[in-house]
Amino acid sequence: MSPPTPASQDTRTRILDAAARLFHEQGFNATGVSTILREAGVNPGSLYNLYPSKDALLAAVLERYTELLHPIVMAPVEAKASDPIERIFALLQQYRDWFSPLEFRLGCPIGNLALEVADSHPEIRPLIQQNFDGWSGYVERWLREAGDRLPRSLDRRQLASTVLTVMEGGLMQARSSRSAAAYDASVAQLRQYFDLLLARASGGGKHT
Amino acid sequence: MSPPTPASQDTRTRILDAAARLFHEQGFNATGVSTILREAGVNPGSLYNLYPSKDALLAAVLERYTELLHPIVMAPVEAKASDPIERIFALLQQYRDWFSPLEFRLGCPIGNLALEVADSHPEIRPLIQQNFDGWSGYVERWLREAGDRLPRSLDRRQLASTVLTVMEGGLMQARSSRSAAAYDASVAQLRQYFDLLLARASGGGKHT
Amino acid sequence: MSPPTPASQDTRTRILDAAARLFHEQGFNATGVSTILREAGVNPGSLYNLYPSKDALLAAVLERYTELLHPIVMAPVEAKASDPIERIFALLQQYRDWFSPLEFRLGCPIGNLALEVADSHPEIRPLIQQNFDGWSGYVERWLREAGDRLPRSLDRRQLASTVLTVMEGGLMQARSSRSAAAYDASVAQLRQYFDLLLARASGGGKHT
Amino acid sequence: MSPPTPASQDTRTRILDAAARLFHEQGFNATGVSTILREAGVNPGSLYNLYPSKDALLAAVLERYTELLHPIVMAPVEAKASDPIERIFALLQQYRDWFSPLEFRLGCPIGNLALEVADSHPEIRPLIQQNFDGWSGYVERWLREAGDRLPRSLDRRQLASTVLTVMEGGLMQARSSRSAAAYDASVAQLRQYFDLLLARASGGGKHT
DNA sequence: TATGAATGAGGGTTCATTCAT
DNA sequence: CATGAATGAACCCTCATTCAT
Repeated sequence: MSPPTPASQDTRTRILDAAARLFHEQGFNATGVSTILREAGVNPGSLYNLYPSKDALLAAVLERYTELLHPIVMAPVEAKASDPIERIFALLQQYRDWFSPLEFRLGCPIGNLALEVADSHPEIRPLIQQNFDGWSGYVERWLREAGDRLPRSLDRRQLASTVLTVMEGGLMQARSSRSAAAYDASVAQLRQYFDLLLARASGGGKHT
Repeated sequence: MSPPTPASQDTRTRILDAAARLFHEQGFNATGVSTILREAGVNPGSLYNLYPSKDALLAAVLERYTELLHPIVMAPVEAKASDPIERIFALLQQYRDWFSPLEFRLGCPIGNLALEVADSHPEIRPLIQQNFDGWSGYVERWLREAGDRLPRSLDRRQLASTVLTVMEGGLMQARSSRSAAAYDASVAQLRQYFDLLLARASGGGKHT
Repeated sequence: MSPPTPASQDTRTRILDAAARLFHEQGFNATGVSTILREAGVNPGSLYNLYPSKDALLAAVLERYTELLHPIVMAPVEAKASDPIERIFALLQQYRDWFSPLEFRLGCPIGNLALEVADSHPEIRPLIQQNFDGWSGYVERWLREAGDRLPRSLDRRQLASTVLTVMEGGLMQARSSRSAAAYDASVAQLRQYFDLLLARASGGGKHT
Repeated sequence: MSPPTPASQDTRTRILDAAARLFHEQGFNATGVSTILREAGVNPGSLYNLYPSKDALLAAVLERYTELLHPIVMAPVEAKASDPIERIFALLQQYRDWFSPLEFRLGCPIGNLALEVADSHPEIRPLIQQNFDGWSGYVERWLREAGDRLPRSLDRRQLASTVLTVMEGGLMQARSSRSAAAYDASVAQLRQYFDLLLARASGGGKHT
């Protein structure tokens, strides 16, 4: 029996890797198909056999990001920290560790695409949303795991979304300044917010 | 009375208006110079008389955003709310009011460009930074005006940067979902943070 | 029987033919790429698949001239005259025969390019030099074949270069006057010089 | 009485100087009008007041070269050498002295234009011809002054034209090789020709 | 007369994609 | 399935020239 992954598997992977990398580094519009082909070592015909258009390739890249969300992004965080709230800050720290060596020249690959193509590519929007939902879904689950350590009245989903906001908004400013300062600032404020929430939940929890 | 504007003022304005609008609507790379020319009703030579390149035009657009920051963005907010902390939320509300009618199809014009060109256009980065600094500068000033209502130990500058983070990160998610929910969520969490900060400052202000 | 030429051979040839003809007729700078495309019946993309730039196309044209030097220029001369010295004048006559029907509207395609682009295109200069060297190389070989008919002390290489000088300088003046007179004049003087050289070699050939 | 040279005289001179220099350095087609304007420090309107077109400016440049032929080219030669035949080689030496320091990057300004525009600009051709005629006219006069030192049967006009041929053809090859060798070669052969002619005239002058 | 913005055709080149081999 | 030449619209920009001020 022949393996379920024919020769085109490699081609497909090389294309996806090259496209993901280039879209991340240069953006979608600034990346020419010919560049992807060159970097992937593939011919136009091959690419268009697998993906009917540059847009379809973008969709595949975003689906791949969804698949990689756990193994690449979340698993390391869960391995590093067991406390659910610490996982949140471990996640934010992980992005800092990824991009700080590059002086924040790159941003979040999903966030970049969100701003660049969400408008012009209606079919792509749901895939971006899927990534964002997956990401904040992990955070929301951790928040729920924190249980009573956080105020009962706290909207976990709102807060999870805010954690994503902090990551994306912080990274955007970090890229503009080529410095960690703004990212660190937003994370620090988020930490302070958590501290206040934790204090309020554990303390008398008087008013509210 | 003849106008004090030289002959090229109109052309310059028409170009800047069209370019700003199109860069906002479509992004920088997705906007062809020919589209700008058509919408501005201008010939290629005229544009290149005034701006030596598309990149220079982008720079001019960003400088214009800096000039418009106060009259368009901040003045209405300062007129609407006098309380410095309320001004922050009036500012965030103003963005909601602007983009909600468009179902959040557009994002922050500066933020979009930050993610699209910060990397590829080194000469543009400072101009984006200038806009971000100006924006959070207003917020920081308001926070200082709040004086003792906020904890003395609070880093006003960090928090100001976080307000920008909330706006940009919230708007990014709003665009992806074409809904206000994520934006509102982040703003609501920020409000809760402020409430806790205000309570802590007014309360005994015990530790730190 | 399928032809041994790959699919692009025809296109390549059509482009080269059109480019060579137009560069000859109009000069390099005065020839638009679009004109080449139209005359070759080819699309821009096709051209730029084969040649990365207009300059690269110019290089290819000059390499083609090098290849054609023998079959087009020298072989007919060698067929027409067997005496080495007569070959030189047959060569000069051949240029007269080529350009006289056009009233000397065109000049030497290499010479034209030499003066137009030698300065601005450093990578092209060697290719022009290669053509000149090839051309005068044939003449030099003929002069060597003439053996003792020419003075031993005569620098064959210098004289070969001078034959090229006569052709180029004569053609330049012929173009300016639209008449063969100046070309014929230079060739006639060259003939007289040869006559004197031949006489001197056969005669006493004493001094020098 | 106001002087006969109004303010535009300077403008006119600055334009002509800049145009002549740039046409010489870059060629006619490769020189943009805007470059001439910049280098001359002049506005488009001013230039087009004085010269109705780029072509007209070229014509003016060539007329200026005609005017300058004696003061710049021939007078120094006549001052340096009094023997008519030596004047010819002094003239050829002068070109060597001019262009050798530039490594023969530039060629004869007239010759360059002859090959570039003789074909496309019918109204320019006579002006080039005028320059060539003037140039070889001086040489022809010198040859006549040489009187009996040269064979009576020698066609002075033909030989004068050949001297120009040597200069132009030699300079063309010098530019291509960026070396004086080919120029020197042609001049050396011309010298040898003259030596033979002189010997023949002084000798018995028997046959022919 | 001087100024420099305006004109608009055309410059060389790249794009995403198709298709014959 | 792979190949890479072919397609042609669109890219950003420069050209020589005009004209309102």
